[in-house]
Amino acid sequence: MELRERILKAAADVYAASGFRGATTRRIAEQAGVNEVTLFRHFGSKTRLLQEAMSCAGFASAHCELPLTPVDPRAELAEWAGRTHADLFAKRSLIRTAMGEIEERPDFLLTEHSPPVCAGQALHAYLERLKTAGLITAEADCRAAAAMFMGTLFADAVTRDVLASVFADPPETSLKRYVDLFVRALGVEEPTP
Amino acid sequence: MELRERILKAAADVYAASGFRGATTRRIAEQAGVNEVTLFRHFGSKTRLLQEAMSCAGFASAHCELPLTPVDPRAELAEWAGRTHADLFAKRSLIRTAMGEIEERPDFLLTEHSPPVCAGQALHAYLERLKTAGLITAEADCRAAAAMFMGTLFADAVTRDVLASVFADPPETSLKRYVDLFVRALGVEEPTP
DNA sequence: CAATCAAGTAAGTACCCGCTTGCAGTCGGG
DNA sequence: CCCGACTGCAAGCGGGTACTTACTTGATTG
Repeated sequence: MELRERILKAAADVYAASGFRGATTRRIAEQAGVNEVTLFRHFGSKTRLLQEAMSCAGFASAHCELPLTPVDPRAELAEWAGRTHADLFAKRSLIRTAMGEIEERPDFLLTEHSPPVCAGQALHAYLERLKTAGLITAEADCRAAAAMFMGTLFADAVTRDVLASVFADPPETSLKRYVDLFVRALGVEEPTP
Repeated sequence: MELRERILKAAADVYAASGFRGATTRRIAEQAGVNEVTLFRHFGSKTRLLQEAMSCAGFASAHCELPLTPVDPRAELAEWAGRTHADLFAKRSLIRTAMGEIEERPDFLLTEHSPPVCAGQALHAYLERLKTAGLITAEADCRAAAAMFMGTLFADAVTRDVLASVFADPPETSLKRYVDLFVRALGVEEPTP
């Protein structure tokens, strides 16, 4: 059972690095340390191998929960943003490659269950809870706010390592400032300590 | 002189649709309506053709200016956001494909002069002007704010057409709400009408 | 009119691709 | 002990790739 997982991991890695066309069966086999023929005996074709690799390795949803009963929006958002950003950043190569090929191979990725989408939904639901709890201003549009903050985290995680000039600050500093701005945009009432 | 531009345009289109490996010289020639040999006579190799195509077609900087002497931040930001988003959205295929291959071919794209980076720099400079003019709160970090708003526009433009469930509102509506949130995050003093 | 030059055409080279086949080794279980 | 399942190995198939060569065509220009 270990060999099969090694192949899937290798397939996902090679795909993330080089895309569908660049992920040749020879390279995947070499990366996994197995013979090329073994790939076809296990998965039938390159397409099915990569499909299975994508659904298993990394493109499934992640730990993106936010408190059901909000107490301290700033702290909760900061903690969630840190987790979400770290998750996206770890998967940045796969996300970038998949995004680049989504038009050519739309059936290949289940975008609706991808990490950014799931995280965005969790954030949207949390913001609605904040609004009904009266913890943020009634003027804010929760859907747009979720798209905005999610877009911020997404763009940061996916471009930070290739746009050194843009992201001079370390991630923690940037995230803290994003949260500061976002909290002000939402009109959060700070809890009295 | 028309033929050369037709080839470059075709090369950029095929690249945007299918990436470097998918942009075969046969497909580019067919798309341009010329013979395959003509490509090599004009550009020497596929790599040089695509390099030239990228530096010319679309990946150069765009019209991203913001007023030098700010008067009405909300209106100016809204107008700029509309232009910037439209530009990014028009180039979304190219941007996605280029981003997906940036690790594999880092020298291929001049990311530092790409449209999102230029727009972000323009926004950052404008926010600094707003702060020195006292039109926004002194608490806001201009660099982080620029990254945040730019990330919002970028993520929206690049994922809107492939994540239908996330972006239910039309672009104009979303953009207006992004600006509303951003203006509140900056603590903009609204000009009295 | 003759010379030139850009473009098309046809064929071919050497290589890489996904995928298949046949065979040899190797292991655990009846 | 032998059987069957699994893996590695070597070779090969048809097709696509970037790129080259040699020759033809047609318009421009001196």
